[in-house]
Amino acid sequence: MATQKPSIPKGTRDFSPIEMVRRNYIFDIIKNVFQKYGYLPIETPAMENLSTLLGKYGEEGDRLLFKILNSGDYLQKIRSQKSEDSSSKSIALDSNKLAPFISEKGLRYDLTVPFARYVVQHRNEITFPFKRYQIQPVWRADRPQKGRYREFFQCDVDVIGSNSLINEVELVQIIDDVFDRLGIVSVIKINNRKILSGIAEIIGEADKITDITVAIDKLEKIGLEKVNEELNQKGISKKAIKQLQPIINLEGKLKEKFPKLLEILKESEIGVKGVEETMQIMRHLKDLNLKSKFKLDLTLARGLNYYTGAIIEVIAKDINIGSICGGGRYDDLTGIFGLPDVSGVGISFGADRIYDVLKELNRFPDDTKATTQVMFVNFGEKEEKYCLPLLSQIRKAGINAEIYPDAMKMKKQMSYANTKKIPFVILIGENEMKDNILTVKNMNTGEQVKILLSEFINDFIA
RNA sequence: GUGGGUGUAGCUCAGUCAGGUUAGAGCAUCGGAUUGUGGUUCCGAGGGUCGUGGGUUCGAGUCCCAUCAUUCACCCCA
Repeated sequence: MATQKPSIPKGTRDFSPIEMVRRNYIFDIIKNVFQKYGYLPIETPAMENLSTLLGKYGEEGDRLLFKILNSGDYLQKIRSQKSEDSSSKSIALDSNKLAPFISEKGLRYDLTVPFARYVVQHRNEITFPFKRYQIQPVWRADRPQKGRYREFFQCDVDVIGSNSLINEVELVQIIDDVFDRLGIVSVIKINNRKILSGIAEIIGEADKITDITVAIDKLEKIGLEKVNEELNQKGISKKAIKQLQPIINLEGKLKEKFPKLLEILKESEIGVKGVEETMQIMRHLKDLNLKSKFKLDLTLARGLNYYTGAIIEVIAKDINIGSICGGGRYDDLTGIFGLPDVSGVGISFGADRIYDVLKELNRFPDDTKATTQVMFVNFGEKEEKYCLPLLSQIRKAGINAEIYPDAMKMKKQMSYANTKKIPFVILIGENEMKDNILTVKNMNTGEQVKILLSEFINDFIA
């Protein structure tokens, strides 16, 4: 049989031990913070019914869904369609039309929509407000590039069944807490969909809100001129674009921004509401002495179209890798699954991008604790038998320890310990067995001592 | 979906512009110097359909075409 070159799909990655230790470091911090704020974990399946996923992420999102081919004879439905519908030929040739016939399941695109589905399905077991966190991979059929993968992990925290803005405040605290512990200096950008709706309303283009927000979202990246160009292209009137200018250029401190905004949006009920909400959130945040900077950013839009209130996005200062955390309030995500009037708010940490940031900043701590601390050299059968009980005692004392499984040459065993960065090697041969003593080699200093097992354990723990 | 870059040893790459014996280096691996001592040093070994297919040529890793993979950017997004 011809051998094949091993490979994995593009945009996916293997994680080797060093990487896993570091990834777990990130996950552990995030998990601890989540739990500290009273959130509990859930998990949902990697695949969902396509009907659960489709239409929740906008047109672009639908395109980026990984679809799973039906099992068995997946063309059967097309054939039976043929007998009653003469247009079946066109179905077979049109991917979009064909898809629903041959695929009913898809890989989840994010954790929020499956969560909404979960909440509706389990509504009778859940006490509201329901605070959950969820750390799992998601998949997007995107073209991979820097900081963008087709399989990546999201760490979601959401609270559903409460309208209080305290929740928004708490989520910002969580962001601050997590990035502080990870040693990442972050900037938290806050906006509100209601403000954006208000703006669209005021300039008389309420129905074009998506186009408007998508365009001004790019302000920082492509500049004002290009934004206006894109707005024009999307069919926004010249007059509206002109009206928009002072709004997206709004300068000054929060204290000055808010009155100006209120003045501009006073004719729009929803806009005013958005400003008031944001003011309230900001007022709370001011009292909390956060380490991160937070700011009102009217150009922040976020692509997902289920957001209805506050929207939040976090970027790492000095590292250009896109957002490392984002989220917002969604008032009616559960409505589509038959549970209306339940509002939720949540954020999602992008673990993979956080990893990339920490790596670039060289901010990972020494990870020696997670690996083996003591290794026994294996001299042969008799020595093995003698060492195994000692090994157990060391492990019982809470020390990570192992014995080299084969009686290989010393050189081989020592280099194994060396590459695994094991700090202590214990040698027990005939002499040591006779004297009931250990020879312990410190691999960092090269120093070697003879010592009793009990002494070694005591020294180690102290 | 659109545009650019790159494919040579397990990994990082040189060699490609100007075609010419047997395609190189570093790192990694394995063996030895050293039969109870790693990380340093020295010696040695294994490892290549030069992404794939076709073309030009006396001759192609090198030039041409196609194709695949990968990567960066756009769209969009964590």
